[in-house]
Amino acid sequence: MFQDRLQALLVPALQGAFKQLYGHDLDAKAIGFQATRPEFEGDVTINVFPFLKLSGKGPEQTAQAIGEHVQANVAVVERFNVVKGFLNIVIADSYWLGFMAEAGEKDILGFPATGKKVMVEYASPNTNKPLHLGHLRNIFLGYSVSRILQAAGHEVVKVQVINDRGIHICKSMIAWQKFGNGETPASAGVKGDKLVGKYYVEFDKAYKAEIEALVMSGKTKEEAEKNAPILLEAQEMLRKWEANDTEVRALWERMNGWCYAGFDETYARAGVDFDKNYYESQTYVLGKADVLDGLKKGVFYEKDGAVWVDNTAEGLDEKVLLRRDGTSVYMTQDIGTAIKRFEEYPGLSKLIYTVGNEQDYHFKVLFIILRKLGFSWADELFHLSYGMVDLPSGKMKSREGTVVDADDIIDEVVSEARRMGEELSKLDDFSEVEKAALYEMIGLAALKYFLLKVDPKKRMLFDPAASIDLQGHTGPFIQYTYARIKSLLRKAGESDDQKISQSDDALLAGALLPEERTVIKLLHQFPAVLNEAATKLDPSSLANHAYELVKAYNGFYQAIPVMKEEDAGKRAFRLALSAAVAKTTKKAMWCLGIEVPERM
RNA sequence: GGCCCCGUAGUUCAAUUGGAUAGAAUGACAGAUUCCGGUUCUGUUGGUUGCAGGUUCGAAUCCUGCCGGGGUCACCA
Repeated sequence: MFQDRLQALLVPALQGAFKQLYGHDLDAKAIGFQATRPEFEGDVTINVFPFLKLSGKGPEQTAQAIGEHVQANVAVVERFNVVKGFLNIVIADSYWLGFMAEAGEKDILGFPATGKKVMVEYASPNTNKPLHLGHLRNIFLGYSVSRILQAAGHEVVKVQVINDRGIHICKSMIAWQKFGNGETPASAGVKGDKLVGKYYVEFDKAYKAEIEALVMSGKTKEEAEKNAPILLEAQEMLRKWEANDTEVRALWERMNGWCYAGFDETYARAGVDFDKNYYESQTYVLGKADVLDGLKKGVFYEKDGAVWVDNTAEGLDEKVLLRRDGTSVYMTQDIGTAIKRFEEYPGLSKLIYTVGNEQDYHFKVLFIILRKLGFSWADELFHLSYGMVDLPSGKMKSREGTVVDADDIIDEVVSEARRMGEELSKLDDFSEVEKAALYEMIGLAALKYFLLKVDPKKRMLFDPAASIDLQGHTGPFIQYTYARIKSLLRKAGESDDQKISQSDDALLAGALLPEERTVIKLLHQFPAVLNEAATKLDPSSLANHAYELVKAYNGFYQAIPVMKEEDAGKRAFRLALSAAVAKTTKKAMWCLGIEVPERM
């Protein structure tokens, strides 16, 4: 359990108090801290209900006794009140000021290196279709989790698996051969992935037309679907590919190359990258030996000439791992790829798969199999499962042309950011290039924040209109607050490394204002929030905290003068507070893969 | 049908993992600027947490059963 610096102070004190009062040891984990609700006085609240069995007293009595004890013995405990079983503790200003002083002196946002290496897999596209909105959720989520783990002190290896082989690629290839007339991305003036995707659609059209013709000529639908000439050609092409046919391989490499160039463009624009790519054309041969090894060890069994695993004891089913003809299935290569990764990266302590929740079952089975094969790291595998992105019109379906293209949606949010920006026109001294970069930053912030603020596990609704909002609970709102603070600091002529010193008499003389306290408490919470995000592999809590912080800051900013404050000590303190909010906000947004502008 | 996930203000999402009177945003309406950035702030409005039981000091959260939505159940990937 993560303890922030205040809890680290209070836990031993509470344990000591309990021991003295009731003669029992209190388990640190049983002490539930929560931020005091705004309607009560206090900063932290301790729920004493879990202690009642040990104290043998009623809730109020127990809370009162503990409260009195800690107030008398712990310096930072100023006073307390008891409401039912809730002990609300008021922490002294000196503690919060001390925290701010520490924040000015050292990097409280940085976590010490853990020495652990974590691999995060995300993106994982097919090379026959361009990226769409669902990929964007995947990409932003995977990238953000990588950043969060990095911020938490881990070494992170970002990888993607590219599904570059199989019948679907051959469909695009056949269609291009038949209808392409030698068209290239350059000649057509489109991104490579779009061109390849276009021929995948062309294939489908031609295929359907052929089926219809066959049905007209008296074939059953089923026969027609199996025997349409263009499908047979694609299957033949796959066989040639597997036989290493030079011509087919050359075409395959050429068209995949187009696709990669297109993906890279989108990745660069989305601000994500990878340390290593895995290609299924290489990994699909993996795993076979491992399965045969498992068969020898009796982990798997043979039936009808195929190799099976029996997971009925785990409440799952039986599953084929090698076909009767000895060839692999999807599961086989995933087994092999996982093993290969741990070989390639010695000391890897965790492997995270960012893959949609429609594959929950697949990963459950995969992890069980690897455990059965006896790999010590099998317990460190994690399926970062996320829900589908729905549209207001319903589910995205490629067949019905309702998929939202990744590049299109990015274009849309960026041009909306431009429209809003020009309307306000505060950037007259910006060059066109600077403006373009800024609108790109704002548009992407809107999109990323929109997709990341929701609990990844949950299916979510993508409302295009709401995703380009710049107000309310959005990325641009956070960016705006950041830019505003930076403007304030520029005017004050101070760096963002504002420092305050605890010994500053002027500070300690005056009590903290409630708005200041609220902001400080949120800053104080940040390391715990980051830690939680890293543990749960969930950026949404961090996204929400960043919003709460800037919202609280805006409240402070509105109500309390900073530059206008005449007392130099107070002014310095408020500038330092502002600087700390900027720094923390920037870090939080960095963890989400979102940039913040100095001006906007 | 078996298994898995989800049902929370009109809408989109939260809820410190079993804690106090379930909170934000958005929408609508009403306000605030001798001010450091009004892309701001304050307020009003809005809930039988799908339904019914159960567990206990306490349930949106855990258990059971219904209802509704989605996913998944190939010798496909």
